[in-house]
Amino acid sequence: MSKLDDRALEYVAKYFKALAEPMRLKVLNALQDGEKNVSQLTEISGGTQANVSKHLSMLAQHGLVKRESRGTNVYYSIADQSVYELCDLVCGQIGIRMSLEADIKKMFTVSSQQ
Amino acid sequence: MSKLDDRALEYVAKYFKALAEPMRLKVLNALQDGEKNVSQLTEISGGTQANVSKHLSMLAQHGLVKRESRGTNVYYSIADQSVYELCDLVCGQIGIRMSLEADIKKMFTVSSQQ
DNA sequence: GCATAATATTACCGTATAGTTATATAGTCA
DNA sequence: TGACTATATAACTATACGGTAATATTATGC
Repeated sequence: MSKLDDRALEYVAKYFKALAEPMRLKVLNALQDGEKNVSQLTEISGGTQANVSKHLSMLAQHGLVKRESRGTNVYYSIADQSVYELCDLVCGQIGIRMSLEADIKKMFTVSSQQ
Repeated sequence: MSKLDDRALEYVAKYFKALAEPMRLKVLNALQDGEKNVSQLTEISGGTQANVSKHLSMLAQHGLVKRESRGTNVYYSIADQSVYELCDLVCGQIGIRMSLEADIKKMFTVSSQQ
C-alpha cells in the first residue's frame, strides 16, 4: 500500500465495498465448505431468492465468487481463499473490539442501573 | 470466520465499509509514515477540510485511527497496523485483476478499433 | 475578553444501494 | 410443445452516504 494512484484506490475501495454487507458475508461464510447453489444459499442465509441472487451476481462481478451453471442450477464457489484471510484479519480485530465494547457496556449498565 | 452470528457479521461489514471509500483509503495511506494533523491530511488528500474531518471521525469511530489533540491541532494516526495487512492482501488481488482487466481492455480495443 | 487558527458539526442535495414484488429467462422432463 | 423448477432481472421504495457550504466549537496568544 505504498503508492496507490487514484484508480487503484477506487479499485480497492470497490473490493472492500463488496465485503461491506452482512448478507454477502453470510453467503461467503456459507461457501467456506464448498460450492452451493442459489437455493441452498437462499435457505442458509434466510434471504429471499431475488436478493441472494443479486448479491451473488455482485460478488461474481467483483471476482469474489465463481459461477458455474449445471442443469437448471447455478453453483457458486469462492474464487479466492484470500477472502477468508481478509475476514480472519478483521475478525481478529472485531473479536477484541466486541468484547471490549461488551465490557464497556456492562460497566455503563451497572453504573447507570439500566 | 467459522461461525459468525449476525451481530458479528454486522460488525465485520461495518469494518469493511470503513475501508470501502477511496478518500478514506487515501487518508490511511497518508498516515502510513506517521501521524498527521487534519490540515496536512486535507492538503495531501486534496479534499475539503470538512470532508476530511468527517471521514477522520468516521475512521476513529470504527477504531481504525487514533485521535490526539495537541493545541489547536488534532493529530491522527493508524490505530492498528493490520489495516495495512488488509490493504496489502486486497492490493495483491487488485494488482492481478487490474492488469488482467487492462489486457482484456487492450484486446477489446484493438479488435474493435476503438 | 477579543481576534485568529484549527477542527468539528449541521443542514442540505444528489446519488447509490439493499430489499421487495413481479416478471422474465433458461434448462429439464414428460 | 407445455408444465415445472431454478435463477436472473426490472421497477420501485426507502434509506444511507459522500460532498459542500455555512456555522459552531475549541484552543492559543495578545
